[in-house]
Amino acid sequence: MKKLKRVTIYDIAEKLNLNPSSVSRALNNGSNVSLSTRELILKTAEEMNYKVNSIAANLRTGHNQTIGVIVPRINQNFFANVIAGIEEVTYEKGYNLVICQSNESADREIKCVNTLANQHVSCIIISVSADFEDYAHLENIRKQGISLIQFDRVADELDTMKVVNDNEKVSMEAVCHMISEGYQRIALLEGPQNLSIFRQRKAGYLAALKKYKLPVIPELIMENAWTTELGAAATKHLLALAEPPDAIFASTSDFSALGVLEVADELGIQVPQQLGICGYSNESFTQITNPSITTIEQNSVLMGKTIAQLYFDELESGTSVAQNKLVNIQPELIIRNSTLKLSR
Amino acid sequence: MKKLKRVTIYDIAEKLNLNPSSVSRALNNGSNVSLSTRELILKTAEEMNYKVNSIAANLRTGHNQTIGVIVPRINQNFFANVIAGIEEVTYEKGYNLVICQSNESADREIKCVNTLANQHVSCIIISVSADFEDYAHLENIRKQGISLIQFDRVADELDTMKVVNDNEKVSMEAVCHMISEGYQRIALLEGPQNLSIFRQRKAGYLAALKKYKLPVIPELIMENAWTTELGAAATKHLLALAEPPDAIFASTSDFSALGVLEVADELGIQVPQQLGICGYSNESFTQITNPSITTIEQNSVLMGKTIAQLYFDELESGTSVAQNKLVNIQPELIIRNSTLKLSR
DNA sequence: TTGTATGCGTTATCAA
DNA sequence: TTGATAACGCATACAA
Repeated sequence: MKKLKRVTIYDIAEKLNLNPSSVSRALNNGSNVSLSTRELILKTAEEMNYKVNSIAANLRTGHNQTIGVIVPRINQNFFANVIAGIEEVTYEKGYNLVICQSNESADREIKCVNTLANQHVSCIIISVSADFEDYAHLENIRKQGISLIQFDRVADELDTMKVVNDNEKVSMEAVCHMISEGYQRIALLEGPQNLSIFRQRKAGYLAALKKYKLPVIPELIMENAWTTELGAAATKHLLALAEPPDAIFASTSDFSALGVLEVADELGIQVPQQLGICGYSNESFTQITNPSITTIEQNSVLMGKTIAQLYFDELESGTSVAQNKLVNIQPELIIRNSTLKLSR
Repeated sequence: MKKLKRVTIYDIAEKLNLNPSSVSRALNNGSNVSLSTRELILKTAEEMNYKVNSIAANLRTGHNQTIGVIVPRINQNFFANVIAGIEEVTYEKGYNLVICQSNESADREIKCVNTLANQHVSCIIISVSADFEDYAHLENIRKQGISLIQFDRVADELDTMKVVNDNEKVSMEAVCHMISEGYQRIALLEGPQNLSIFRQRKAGYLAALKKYKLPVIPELIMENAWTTELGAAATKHLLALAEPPDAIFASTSDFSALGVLEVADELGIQVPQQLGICGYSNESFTQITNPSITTIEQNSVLMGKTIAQLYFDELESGTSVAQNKLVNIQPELIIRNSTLKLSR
């Protein structure tokens, strides 16, 4: 169908009775070519509507100004923000971004990694899927000379650059805040423990209890309350206990915190007076619920910028600096009404 | 730094005392190669950890299984959803997605178009930037044999495939709904009128007034109320009028509708009894505000899928079918409490 | 400053 | 069924 013949440096050379190599030189660095011919070449290239064929150039030079990004879902606030941050930096550097969704599926993640490897991208930035045990596909990447940067959900055992939130510290801060507001029996909605981010959030929760010498009560720790619905279900269960919690830290997400709030409303339980709630991620809706929800801002755009910057730093430093390097992006506790028991 | 020599079909051929072309055949379609040697080749390729070099393959075949996407911002709900939809389809087809942000800047949009053109992507999917008058950069694309699909914010004058919401129809529906709930003086928060989506929404508003023979009152039509803050400012102005509106259609976004709601709260104005509010986009927060906000669901993921499907349809039909083709994705009016004057 | 020649890794055409 | 070879468009080392 589309057999349009594109303009090449050959065509330009022919038209000007020059050599393709001169055209190439003029178009690129401009070195070793007289000013007059250079201008002539540039002008004719423009006139003939010439566009470089980056594919050919990449094949020749062996490197590809492209970075691959693999995330579970593109249309999730946090990931969309990280990608936007990455893009901001890569754009400045003239790099392109190839985006893939793993859809939380191991199979798909492997396929994504492979296509990116085939494309010979110079770097793969990835937040791993939830259901993973074996990271051979990622080990393999490095053998092919492709940089690898993990973020957010990282596989600790892999020796790569990592950019993460300091989940533990901020989680501890959040729970300490709740304790200092007078909450005594704080429940935890936790995420899949094979992901380090959720292990860290739990660790922060435990550290806070320890600091204040509060007992760890296993029945107050609920697994896998990701969504609004699961958060609601967990809350119903918790509030039906003989000794129900007086606060809930929804460490999985603001969506599950929303589920908590909805159930509290349903049961006529006063928030924050009878039940404190803290979420995670600072979704836009947390500031307009009633009461507004205390949560954690992950600084996701900044995280994206940092990730990209890390790659270019490594690249420009010339040598494979610190393969195993951990960068912490400091998240912030955003205190809102849902945990302000004292002040109300 | 990274001078890893990658395994090529040459290496495989050498090892097996075969010819590179046989290896290529075995690896690709498998035609014209005996089963035994084919299996041998596949096995050794696996063992040697061979990965195709898609760059070389693309250069040779002349086509690139890559689609470029340009949006104003990646981290905006609507666009993130459209991209997710596109990705779902392109992934199935084995195509890659290169993503760029124009950041609402004309300059940047042109640069994005150019890099994608240089990469010889087979298709560019774009939602144009707000501040545009001249579309030469897009005209140019087609001259290079690259398909062009516009979505959402489209340049009418360009003869391309377009996928849009039926903004006018649903806007009319929304305003009719408000009128039938008893609102009489309905204000409009409108977006930049050089973008057709905003012209259409306004047209829907005007059509509804006309249908019910209500007068068009210029002082009730406010320009450029994009954000929560601008929506709030416009609302303050409107409510301070001698004859203030009894409803506001925030056709720009739910964020501006949120601004309206906040000001109403501030001034102690009852929603929906004294003031009706309708937003646009069905952001997740609209269902949990108090009252919940009537809005319009744009079916953005479906839109993304449709766009990608359109490209592959054109591709597979073999011939450049309908260059100028308009597909309407039906948005839906979501009626919530903020406009239910009668029922309350 | 310019031209010549070669190769990047593949696929496609032709011959064996 | 297999092998030899050219070509995709460009960049670069080297020669002129």
